[in-house]
Amino acid sequence: MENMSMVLVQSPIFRGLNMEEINSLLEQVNYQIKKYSKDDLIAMRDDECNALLIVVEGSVKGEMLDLSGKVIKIEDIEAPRPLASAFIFGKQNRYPVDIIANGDVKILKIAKPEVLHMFQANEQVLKNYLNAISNRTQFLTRKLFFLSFKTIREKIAFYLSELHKQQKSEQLQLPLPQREIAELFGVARPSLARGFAELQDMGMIEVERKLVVIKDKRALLGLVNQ
Amino acid sequence: MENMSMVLVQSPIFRGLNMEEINSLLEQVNYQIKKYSKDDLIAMRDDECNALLIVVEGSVKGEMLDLSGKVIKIEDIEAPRPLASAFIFGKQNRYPVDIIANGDVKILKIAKPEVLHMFQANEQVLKNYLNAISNRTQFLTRKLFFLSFKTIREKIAFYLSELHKQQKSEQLQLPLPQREIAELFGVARPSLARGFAELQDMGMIEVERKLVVIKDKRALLGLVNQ
DNA sequence: TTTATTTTGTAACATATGTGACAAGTGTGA
DNA sequence: TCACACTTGTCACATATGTTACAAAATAAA
Repeated sequence: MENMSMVLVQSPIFRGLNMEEINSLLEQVNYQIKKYSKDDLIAMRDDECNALLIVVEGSVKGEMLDLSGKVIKIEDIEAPRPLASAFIFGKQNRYPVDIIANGDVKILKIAKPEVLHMFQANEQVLKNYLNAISNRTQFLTRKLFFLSFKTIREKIAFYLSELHKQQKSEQLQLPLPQREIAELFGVARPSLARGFAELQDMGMIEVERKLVVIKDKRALLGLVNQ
Repeated sequence: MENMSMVLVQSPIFRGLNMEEINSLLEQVNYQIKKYSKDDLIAMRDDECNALLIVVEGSVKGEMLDLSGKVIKIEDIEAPRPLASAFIFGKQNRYPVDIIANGDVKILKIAKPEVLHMFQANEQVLKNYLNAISNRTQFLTRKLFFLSFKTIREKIAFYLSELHKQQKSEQLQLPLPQREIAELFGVARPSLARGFAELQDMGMIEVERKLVVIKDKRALLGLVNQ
């Protein structure tokens, strides 16, 4: 038990609370601890989702969305993260995906009315939850924005412009190998390489392995903004 | 003033409250009413977003996401809907888009700490907000799910399977002309027609203008589930 | 009915991307 | 040092989709 609040301190939902506060909160609400073994089905796609689930031990996998929008891909959710937080509320509160245990897993389950009670009892928990779900929305919005770029060249231009903001230099260091960037983009690796080569031919960038130099920032950004 | 609570009764955020309750809530918090004229810029992309904005009169436009993932398209937000609710909280609370007045507009502005105060004061408002933001997430998740279908045939298969759920028949009536479906999918209209023709050649469906008959449901759903 | 407009089917062709393969370059550990 | 694995650049070819165009069918308007 004390063990659990130790884990929950790390959870996005309970961030900023100390162990005492967490314990006192948990005393006020009804909750369950559920145990699963490897490959157990924790929740099925289209199951109703009436409770907040937080992985307190082990990890689970569910299909989630990667940057390329491939939904089939699996995302691991490890302790102490919450599951599908956006789907407790909302009209159609059903899981969008299957959730499966990666190994031995313990899950903290708090029913929806109890969650609301927690929100009223502790503003920090409410704030944390709002942050979590808002971040998710922003994440999805960004994914969709990214997917709105139709061609590989546009995707590269956007990606480089983001790197440019971060690294504040015309000389960009690619943080990932092409293979992973291609996966991120949801395109084939040789196609990505071709895209880089084309942008180079157009005089917008110069590429040398992981080093990319922006030669014509205006033209590059032009690709992104339309 | 009483006028405003009359409008707000209709707002997703204040749904389920009567005018008295709304007025009493508004007395407890600080808020502002801001007025704008046609084409005024209400919020700029990347502006910080520290307040809940609710359109109480008129309508505004902002770029939002359509089913095809095209972000450039404009969505109108009319009274009494809230603006960019997901972006008040979250790490990077900046507007994802420009927001522009369509005409004379009045906007109710409640600062973030005041919003939290409202949530604590009235559980219904909190529930409403959670619902609104959760619905948004689900909307985006569905969009992304749709975009995860790479080929036009897969998109059609998914679209038809949704229609099949709704219409509960093997004989489907397309509710939109091809042109609009193509726009929805983000593909060219002749390409969509070709997609239908290919599915017909494969023996999965039979198409006759707006009437689509499912001939091989198993195969059709097979396209969707992988 | 006649006329105009929209919708649909289809074609030829251009372009973008995927696929599979291979070689050269780079880094790592034995 | 060598051997191995990984990364990158590049190619030829297949496939998917966009573009443009046109005609037939359906629908709406006169």
